Amino acid sequence: MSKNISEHLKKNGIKPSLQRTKIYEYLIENKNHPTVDQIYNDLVKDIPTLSKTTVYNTFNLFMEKNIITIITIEENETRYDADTTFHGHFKCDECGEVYDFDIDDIQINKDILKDFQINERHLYFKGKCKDCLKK
Amino acid sequence: MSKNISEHLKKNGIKPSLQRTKIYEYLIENKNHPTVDQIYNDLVKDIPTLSKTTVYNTFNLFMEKNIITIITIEENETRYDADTTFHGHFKCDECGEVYDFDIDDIQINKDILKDFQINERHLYFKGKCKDCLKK
DNA sequence: AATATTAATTGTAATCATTACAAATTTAAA
DNA sequence: TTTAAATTTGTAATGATTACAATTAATATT
Ligand SMILES: [Mn+2]
Ligand SMILES: [Mn+2]
Ligand SMILES: [Zn+2]
Ligand SMILES: [Zn+2]
Repeated sequence: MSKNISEHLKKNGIKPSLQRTKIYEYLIENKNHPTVDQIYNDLVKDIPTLSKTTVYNTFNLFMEKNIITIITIEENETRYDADTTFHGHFKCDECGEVYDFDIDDIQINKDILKDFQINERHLYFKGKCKDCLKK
Repeated sequence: MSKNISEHLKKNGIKPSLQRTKIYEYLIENKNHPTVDQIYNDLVKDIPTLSKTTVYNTFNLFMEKNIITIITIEENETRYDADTTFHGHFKCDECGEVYDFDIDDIQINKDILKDFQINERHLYFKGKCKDCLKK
């Protein structure tokens, strides 16, 4: 498991240090789109010397190397996702959970973006999740 | 023109002060999705006493009353839009311009969001605009 | 292996957008 | 006009992110 992660980092030009490996592993295993604080607070239990700066540095490096994507649903909270395939996010206003969903197709008016080069696409919804609606 | 704006604010339960009217008018006339700084710097020419806090307060009020939407494409820059109909945004990495585009249809896997209540939908693209590609 | 070089991590301070808050001003009510 | 309520303003506080220099770890050279 950890072997795969090292290999994947190497393949993308990232030297797999302990911190980088653990951070990436966390993203792969917990598909909950964590914030820097969440991941720091969880990983510092494993790596007591961990610095929040390292988490920021590592995310910025992962972004440069395009192995993660950034999720900016709320103005004040940045989340990260190891799933770089195109998919949508639903954030529940009540519990704060961020769910993934599959996108089959998006049809837009091509006239406006004719001759534009599209590099990234992001789709997200907000509302109340099933569990929170039950209450 | 300004009459329409006052009426529209009143209709949505907002007392149309000078500041609020000018800010909303700006959003209507300049469809460039301004940041707080942009709008403050432009409007302070007209209203020399204007405070940036007022711009923040006003946007928050407009948000509560649902007459504007917030655009969070970049982590560090919040933009605002007086067009509350569902439409997409394209941000050019090069010049920073934010373009609108029409969305005809979005097809998603309904299984996952079954029984979820969707209140907001946001779609944005990033890349290079036609003008910047020419260079 | 020991030493020198380079890269990664860490802690602290700086930055910047946004909010909190209280004082000043404006508007509406009595 | 006097009083009360709402709005605006300026300044201070907050919080997330970055800058930067020092420390530690990894790699290369002798
Ligand atoms: Mn995701
Ligand atoms: Mn728009
Ligand atoms: Zn929920
Ligand atoms: Zn451009």
